Amino acid sequence: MTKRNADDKAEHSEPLRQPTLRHVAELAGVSTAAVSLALRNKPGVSEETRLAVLAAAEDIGYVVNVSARNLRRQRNHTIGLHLPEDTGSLGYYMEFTTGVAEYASSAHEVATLLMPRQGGVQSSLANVDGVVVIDPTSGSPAVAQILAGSRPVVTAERVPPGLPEPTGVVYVDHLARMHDLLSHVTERGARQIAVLLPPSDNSWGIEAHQASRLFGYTSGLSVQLIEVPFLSGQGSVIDACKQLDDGVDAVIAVPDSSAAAAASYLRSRGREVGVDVLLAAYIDGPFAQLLDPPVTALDLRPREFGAACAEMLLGILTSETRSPQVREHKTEFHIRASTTALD
Amino acid sequence: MTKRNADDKAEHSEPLRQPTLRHVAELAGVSTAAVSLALRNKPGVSEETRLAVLAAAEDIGYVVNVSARNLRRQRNHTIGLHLPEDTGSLGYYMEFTTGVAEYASSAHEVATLLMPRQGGVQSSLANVDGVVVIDPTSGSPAVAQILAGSRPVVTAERVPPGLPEPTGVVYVDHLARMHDLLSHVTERGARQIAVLLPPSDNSWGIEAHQASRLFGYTSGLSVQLIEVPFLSGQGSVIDACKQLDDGVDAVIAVPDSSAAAAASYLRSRGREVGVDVLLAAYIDGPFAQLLDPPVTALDLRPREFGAACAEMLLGILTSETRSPQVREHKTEFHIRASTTALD
DNA sequence: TTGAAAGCGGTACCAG
DNA sequence: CTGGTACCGCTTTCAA
Repeated sequence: MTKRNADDKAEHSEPLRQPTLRHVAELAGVSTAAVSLALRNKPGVSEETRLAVLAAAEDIGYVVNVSARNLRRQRNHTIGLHLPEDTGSLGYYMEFTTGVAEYASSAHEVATLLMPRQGGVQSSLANVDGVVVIDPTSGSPAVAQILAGSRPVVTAERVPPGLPEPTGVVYVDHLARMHDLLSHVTERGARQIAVLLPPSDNSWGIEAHQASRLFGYTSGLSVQLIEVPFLSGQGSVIDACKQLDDGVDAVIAVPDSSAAAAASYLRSRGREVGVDVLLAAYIDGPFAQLLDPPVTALDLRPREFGAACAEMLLGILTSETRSPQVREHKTEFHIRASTTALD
Repeated sequence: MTKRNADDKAEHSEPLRQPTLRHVAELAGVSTAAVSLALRNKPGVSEETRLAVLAAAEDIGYVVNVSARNLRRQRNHTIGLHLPEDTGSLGYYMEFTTGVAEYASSAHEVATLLMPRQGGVQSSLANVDGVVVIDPTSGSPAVAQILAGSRPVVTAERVPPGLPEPTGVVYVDHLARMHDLLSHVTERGARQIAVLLPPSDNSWGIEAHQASRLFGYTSGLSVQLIEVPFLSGQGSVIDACKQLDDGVDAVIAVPDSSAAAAASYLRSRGREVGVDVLLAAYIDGPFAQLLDPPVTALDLRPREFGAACAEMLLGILTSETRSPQVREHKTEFHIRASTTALD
């Protein structure tokens, strides 16, 4: 009986061993160097060798050990994704996440790592090649650390004032989009508009506020601003709705799911959405589509948004240049029954 | 001017170099071995050395290179997370994902990697220590590959028949929960119940079907089963609602967001939810909470669910044993105005 | 085109 | 407790 000198910390179960380059090399009867080149379709090996290697690799089910590859190549082949803490807009973030992960994985064989939001970010930061940050919030220490770090960062939405600039930005023109929504309900006859707004600790919120205020000035119409605490799904949204003036004839619900609360509130006041009061949502999704009547909404196309961010980040990583980049993400506007003309 | 012999493939930008163990060792005046031990709080170094090392590491901002560590330790310190393809229940999956990632990162310093759902899974599979699969679907090739692989797998929800068994399962007792919901509306006076059901290609759907049918048999009440195609957020949910019998006095909406469609439909038929028809949702969330009236729902506590899965997987990975584990995840039941007694 | 060998950054042995 | 060293698997250079 051999005395196993295993680690007592119970840190190991059976070590996970996979076939290595060496195994493929032996089987194919060539050197490991040749195998490495052949598997990556690089020149420097004869066609004959390449085929033999491919066959051997297939045969024993070889897959590259990314830790070894990353170590040797001085590159992590991994991008980080930072999501905000708040509990609103979860579906939106899930779509965005999917967009990032799918683009990275399929277009560049790059993995996507979720950055921790609680503890320190330094360790994760050191082990990714770059980071995508969605909706950077001015109050978040993690976001500040990521932006201050040495890795390229692409943000979805602009970085609010007071934080370091990111390497790249993909943004939605919220000033213009809010204007679109406000103009739309005005065209349909609204004269007294209320806007349910997210907190202004991120660019989206800031611009939504600005656009609403500006529209009030320039149009001469009454625009009531109501800030909804971001912990949506709670009574807070419903409470916010209680501030709605009774004379309001259009409501723009900016935070995700606030449209549902607004619809409920309006109905409880005896108003009929789409008939004597208009309702539009800023974030499209099941909420806007399944309410009765269906709610006019802006489709931010979160999955494509995520893919666009990943694309920009990977572009920055594979190019020698790290010059700042900025790109607008296009949205779609879905007009539905909730903004049928006022009677 | 030195002739740079860089890789022409434009694969490299500036290599990302971090301070290494060696740098810390030099600064602290000890061997790299000592540094390694000291940083991990392992015995084998004097307290004096440990402090010197910690100070030096802090000083130059040393963080371990996980690729190097993983290579040497034969362990990836990474778990994979597989999410279903469908577009429903996005908020639920986002919460679950957060639960997994937070537990793994804070409790074990293990990273969470999103498994690709499109291309091959083999390469990702080889580079994680284990995988969490949520809502394993019988039709998914990726799920089949993951389960057939050599890595431990913990599934959230049981694996449907026909697929290999996972190493561990954390499940919700959907038979019992559906029975709870059905009993609840019956107690409140319902006699003709309709159930909007998800597709039965996963255990949740299968059990929801079974429980509904069983309840019909044993209670003697009329239970109408309506399957909703899973691409929710589309007209499909609304179409499904059109199948509702006019005599129905209670609706159980199982797929996420189908409660909204049901509420809209019922209202359009002149029914008043909570008064002349009861409505309960299977998945709690903003939808159930913000509808008017608020909808009775089962809170699956997705974040804790994710954490529980990560906990089980990490437990399996750190123990020598790989005996199958099964554990129930507890849910909460929120009774709201939508199931106030029928008049 | 080929094979041998160095080394990426840690970890875990070993002898001192 | 300490320092020296082999080695994890892969990539890249170098010499043949």
